[in-house]
Amino acid sequence: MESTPTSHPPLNERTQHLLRVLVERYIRDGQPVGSRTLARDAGLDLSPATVRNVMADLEDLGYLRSPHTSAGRMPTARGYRLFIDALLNLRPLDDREVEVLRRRIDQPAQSSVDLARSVSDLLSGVTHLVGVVMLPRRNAVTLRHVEFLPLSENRVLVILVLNAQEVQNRIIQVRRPYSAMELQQAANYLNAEFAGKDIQQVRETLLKDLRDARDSLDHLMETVVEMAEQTFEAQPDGDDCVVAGQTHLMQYADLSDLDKLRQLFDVFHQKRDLLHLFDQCVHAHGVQIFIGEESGFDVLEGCSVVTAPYSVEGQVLGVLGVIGPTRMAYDRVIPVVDVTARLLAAALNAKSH
Amino acid sequence: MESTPTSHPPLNERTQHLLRVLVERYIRDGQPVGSRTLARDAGLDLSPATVRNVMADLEDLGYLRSPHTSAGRMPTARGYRLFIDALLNLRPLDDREVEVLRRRIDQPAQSSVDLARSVSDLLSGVTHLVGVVMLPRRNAVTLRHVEFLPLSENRVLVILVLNAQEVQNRIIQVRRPYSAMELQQAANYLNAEFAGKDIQQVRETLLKDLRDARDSLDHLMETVVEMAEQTFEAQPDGDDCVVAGQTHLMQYADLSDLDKLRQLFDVFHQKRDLLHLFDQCVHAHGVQIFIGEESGFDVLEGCSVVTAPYSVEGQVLGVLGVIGPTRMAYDRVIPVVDVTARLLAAALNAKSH
DNA sequence: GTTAGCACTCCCTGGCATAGAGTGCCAGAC
DNA sequence: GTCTGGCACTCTATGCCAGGGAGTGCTAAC
Repeated sequence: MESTPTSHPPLNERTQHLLRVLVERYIRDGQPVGSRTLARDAGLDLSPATVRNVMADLEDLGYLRSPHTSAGRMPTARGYRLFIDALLNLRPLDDREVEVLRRRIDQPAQSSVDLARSVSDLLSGVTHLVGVVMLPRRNAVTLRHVEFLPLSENRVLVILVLNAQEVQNRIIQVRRPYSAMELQQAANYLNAEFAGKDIQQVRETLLKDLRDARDSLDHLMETVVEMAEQTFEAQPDGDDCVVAGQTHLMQYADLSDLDKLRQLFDVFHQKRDLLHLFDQCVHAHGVQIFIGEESGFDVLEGCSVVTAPYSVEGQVLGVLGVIGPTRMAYDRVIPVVDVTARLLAAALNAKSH
Repeated sequence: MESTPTSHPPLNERTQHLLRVLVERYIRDGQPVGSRTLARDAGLDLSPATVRNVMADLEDLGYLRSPHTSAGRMPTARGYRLFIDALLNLRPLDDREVEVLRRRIDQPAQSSVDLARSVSDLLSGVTHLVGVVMLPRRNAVTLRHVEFLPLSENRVLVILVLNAQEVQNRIIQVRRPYSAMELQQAANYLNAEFAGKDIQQVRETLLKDLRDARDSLDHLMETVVEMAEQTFEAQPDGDDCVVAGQTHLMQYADLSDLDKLRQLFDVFHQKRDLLHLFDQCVHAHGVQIFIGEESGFDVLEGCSVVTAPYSVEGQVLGVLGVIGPTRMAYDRVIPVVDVTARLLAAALNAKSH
């Protein structure tokens, strides 16, 4: 687990304990916690007055705040930070629970998008939060096979098999009609020459070399060039972030402001900002947590984001995580996100062999 | 435009006019309309007292209701029904607007799901309501081309090209490893024999005939059978309903009840109920409207559904529409849904030739 | 048939008092 | 020095009540 470094002055044992209990309590029922309640919950045989003094100190240090004078106290972002970094007792999943997750993740999927969808569904289902899976970044893609099928006069269906199991279809418009035979030959040529190569490389090599030699091309090669140009065009990455379970957010009274909620939903819909946020977590070494404004998005005020990258053979493929109210059950959510990332990595690893 | 037949006693001209103005007003600002306001709006030089009498009659007839004694009146479902069936002045789209829609719809799409997604986005964008597009029902599917690619030991990628432009990928597990050559031959055989046939037929013919003759099969045919069995298995229809713009619902104060909203979102997410509802509209002859409870779903209380089927060459392919608060701007929404259905039909028609 | 007038109902708002929860601080106990 | 009980204080939430506003229904007159 990795966290934004934040300096915390040393707190004595008792103060830490009280902070922990307060945060736990607040996470449980969302109400500001008063000194009497905390004194009872803490199990320390302290009077409310004593607890009040401690709470006042914690407020001075910026860990707690009061919505108004005569209310109890609740954690600030800084308070959550300390809680998570130093006070949290994780409740790791037991074997049975891991097994359930593994089964769901190991189910065969048609494409990485399907897989991502299924995993984000899983995340949101288990945590009752919003699940997010960012898809493998497509920077190292190996061409496995290419196929052309004539659809009509000048429309050709291109089928690309990439990496272990990713299939892409795309329809391209061509300048003149090609026969099935011509297309077949072009595909054969491309497969023979470039299968197993990195697609970025293919794009460069092929287009440069062949374009330069365009004058001297024979018929086959002309076909190859026209096809390849469009086939290996840099592709817009498209929808590479899958979100699930957004409705869960509606349960939390903290976010009951309709307008705020709408803005959140819009963020999930656009995905652009979300991608940016998750991008930052690609190189984290494990679970990473943003609390409220820490993420840098005003919209996410009152929300926390828990992410973990998943990687195969040391190469980070993507990031997954959940988003929910700041007072989420970190002790469960963190293990779930962590384990899910590992299981997804394992599943992808198995498939690539 | 077609509507559930509802018997309406004849109303005199003036009463109808007042009802219309009242509904229009209520649609505009969502507040119960009082006699004074209505008298002013109607432009009939009537006193509020007279209007009150008319309103009382309309209430007796079940067209209006009052949230409480001293509030104005608002339309009941029955009131909306009459309004839509007999009083509504449609505001048809002008050519420029139609052209904008056409451009969006005619954009090339990779698959029918993509197209549906784009169209429901369009619907929701234009109307500020929730857009829904039900996909073509997959009862008449023509096999165009099939292709097998070996992925690993015993996993084979199947690519099916169906109809004009639909491509399906699927990975199947096979009993023993097949060489690229074997798969190629099997595909060649299937394409030669079955391309252009209905897939349902293919399934039946092929599996029955060949299974019966299993004993006497040569090597090629064994391959064909194993491949075909899994390839042409009856497929789960999957996600055949696309919803967009759900967040729009949050703007309407009528639906500001968080819990109600959540239920609605759940309906959109599950889609099952939605499919059922839209299914009922397949054989309507144009725009069809469900007001509030008319749809038969309690969740849709307070919501109206406006649908239209779209068809190619007389065959209904699917249904599209919008869902929003009962007080939606029917005069605009109905033409939009109608035109969109026609444009989508036209687009599909063009592509199939 | 239409209208003015009037009594009536209901909602909404603001003011006010009260009860409850919680704090801060101080003085005294350990 | 640390902890605690006590106490005054603050702020919220609730209920109650009165007044204003919007709108209705009814009746009697035009």
